[in-house]
Amino acid sequence: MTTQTRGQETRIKMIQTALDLFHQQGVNATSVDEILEKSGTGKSQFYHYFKSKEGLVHAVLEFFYEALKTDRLPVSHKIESWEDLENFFRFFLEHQKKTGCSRSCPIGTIANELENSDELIRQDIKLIFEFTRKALSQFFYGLKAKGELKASVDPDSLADFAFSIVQGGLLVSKAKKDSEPFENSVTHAMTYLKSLAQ
Amino acid sequence: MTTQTRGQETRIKMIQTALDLFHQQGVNATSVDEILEKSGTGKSQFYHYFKSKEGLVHAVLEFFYEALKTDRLPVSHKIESWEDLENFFRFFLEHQKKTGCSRSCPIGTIANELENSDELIRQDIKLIFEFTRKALSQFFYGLKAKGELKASVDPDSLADFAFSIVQGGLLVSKAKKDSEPFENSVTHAMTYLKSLAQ
Amino acid sequence: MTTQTRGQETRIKMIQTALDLFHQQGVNATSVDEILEKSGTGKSQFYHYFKSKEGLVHAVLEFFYEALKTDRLPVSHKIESWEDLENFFRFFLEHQKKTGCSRSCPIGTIANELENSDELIRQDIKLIFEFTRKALSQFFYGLKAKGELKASVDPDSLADFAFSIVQGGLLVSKAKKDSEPFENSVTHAMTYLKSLAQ
Amino acid sequence: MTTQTRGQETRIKMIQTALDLFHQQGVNATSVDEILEKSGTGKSQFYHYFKSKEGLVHAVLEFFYEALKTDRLPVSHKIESWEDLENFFRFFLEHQKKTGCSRSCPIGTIANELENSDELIRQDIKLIFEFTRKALSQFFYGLKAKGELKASVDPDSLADFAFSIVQGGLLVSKAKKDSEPFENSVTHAMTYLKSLAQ
DNA sequence: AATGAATGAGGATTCATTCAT
DNA sequence: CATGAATGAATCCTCATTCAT
Repeated sequence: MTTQTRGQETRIKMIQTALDLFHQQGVNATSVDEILEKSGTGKSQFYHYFKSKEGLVHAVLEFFYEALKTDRLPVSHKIESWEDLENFFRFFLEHQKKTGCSRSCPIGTIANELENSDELIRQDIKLIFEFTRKALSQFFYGLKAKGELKASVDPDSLADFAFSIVQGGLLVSKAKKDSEPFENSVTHAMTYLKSLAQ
Repeated sequence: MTTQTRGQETRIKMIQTALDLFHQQGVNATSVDEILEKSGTGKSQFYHYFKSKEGLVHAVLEFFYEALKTDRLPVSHKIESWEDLENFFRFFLEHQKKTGCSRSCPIGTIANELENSDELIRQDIKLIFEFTRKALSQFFYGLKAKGELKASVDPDSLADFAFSIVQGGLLVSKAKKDSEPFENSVTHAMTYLKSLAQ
Repeated sequence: MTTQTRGQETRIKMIQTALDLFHQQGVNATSVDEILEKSGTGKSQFYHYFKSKEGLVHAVLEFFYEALKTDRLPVSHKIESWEDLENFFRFFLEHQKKTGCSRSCPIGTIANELENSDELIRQDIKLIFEFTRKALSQFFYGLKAKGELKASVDPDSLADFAFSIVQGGLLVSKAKKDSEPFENSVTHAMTYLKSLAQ
Repeated sequence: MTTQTRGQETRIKMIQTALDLFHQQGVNATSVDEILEKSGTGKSQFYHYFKSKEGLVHAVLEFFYEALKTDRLPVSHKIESWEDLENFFRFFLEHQKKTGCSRSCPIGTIANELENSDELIRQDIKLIFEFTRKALSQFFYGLKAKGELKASVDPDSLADFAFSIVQGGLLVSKAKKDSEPFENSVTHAMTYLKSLAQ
């Protein structure tokens, strides 16, 4: 194995460790030292690969975005049928149930800590949020094209609606450590969306 | 003015300052020193009134809950008509527009930083979330009692749905610095809810 | 009850609480706040009765000295027979056994923290140490007067010897949480002292 | 010089500075900042080398133990003759005279501040105390083997006795700023011990 | 590319003490 | 005699980052 490859592995390990810790406890509550320790990397490896902590956050989001685009995330963003949509919602719901509602959306968590000034990070987050929103809107556009959606509704706005339900549901279920509110939200959202079919 | 009154004023000033800073940048990103400086209080007054930073977070949530219960918050939680419900949603939406989507829900922000172990804080947050949920569910229960809601729907689950939309909408609008997704979500939510009336 | 009496009671409660805490954890490790809390007295009562923390240490030692002089301490300093001497040693030994060797001499503990500059406190400690030393030396002087002690030995130096054994034994038993070294020391000391009788 | 070597030097400098300050004024009265300042090391080097202040105390005791085991302490623990024993006692006595009785035993000082809960530190102290006790008891065992000690006496208990005299003598001489009580104690102790020879 | 020592500002918290009522 | 608010220096400790090898 080449030196460079080994280097990349170190880098990726740090990113994955950071992503997990950020998801768990947020960016501010996670110190560089903690990431280093959990990833088993030495102190200054960090500043070899990232120019700062913010640089790492950027790299983490970039890494996540890449995984999202190449469909390497546990939840499929290929939504082509009502069943796919249902599965999309249910994935998050089941995940919360399995993990005892201990976390919310990894990206939403980072977004929450966003300060008004972090434009760079915001762009990364927007990219990710947009990707998911697009995955949803494309499904509704598709329906519309096939004449299976009421003519009056805007596919993009439906995607916003669905995405808000996911983000809100994840946050509330984490806060309450109870998946029921999320489940109820998803159920109503699906009922509504299906009511727009024709 | 008595000593005690002055003390309480100092305490409340610290709480309000903290609430604002927590809302703006989160709990972890807000240092005790910053709160002290902005509230114009001396260094160790803090530990005279609160036993720790976590104690302050608790006091802040308690303060918020008290304001909520006594209807001293800018958004009315007396929801007795469809118009009230619309206003409830619109309040958050308008607020985001006015403030350039620079923040999300103050309580949601704190909830997002919650670690699995912060049981005390979680209880405070649950109390607040439950209060709002109840304000919503009571409206739906009222409708049902009057026979103005489809018999099959559960008022509590509708409250969960509405609440998720608000939390999700606030978070997404902050992340994107764009109120449109929130607006779309609210519009669809209202459309759905009204469709359940009879 | 007069106001003054009540005041004195408050003062004494603080002193006794302080003595116990100093004994347990030393002067430096005991904060004024801790004393106040455990004695149930308000914040500024303290500075009403004592001009500073050092002033309290002084008062504590004074209080202890008074108790010592008036024979109100659990260990009798009236040493008039070999049996009394044995009992004197055994008292400390039994005390260590009963309390699991959790502390050493209360005054020795304070003496240990003494800095070179604390002349005031040192005088208080010397007074107490001298009192005990005198109680011991008087016994030996008495023996000598009765012709029951070898003529060559100096009663004062015997008192120093006996006192060192107590202080050393208490310290070592606390450090090791084991009373055996103390017991052995006492046994040898008694054997030696008795060997000087005639 | 390698980075690691430099690091070790810094670490040892901190330990030695701390040992001296602890000896002088105790652990609680010595702040981390003071150690840093006197050892000329930067603020956070401390936590690079020790995980906490307690960690430093542990390191100091470990360092002392190592010096003790390798005979790098000013007082020889090789006790093979009555003269060696006399010198052992006299070393401490002379030291007190030279230094104006300004301190007591460095380890005893730390032991005195020990709280019931500091099990880790207690273990370190026990190791050191045991080492010295063993140095003493081995001399008495040796005598016994050569038939130069009364058959009835237990060498271990003699070591306890001798060690108590040292600890007690050091503490009392510091408290009184007077070496005489210590001298008297040592003289009697030696007289007693020699009386057991045959 | 990698190591770990060094930096120094800033974190939360506690301290002894004083002031106003 | 009593209350508790106020002070600010000092405590231990963690942080993100840089430097020397």
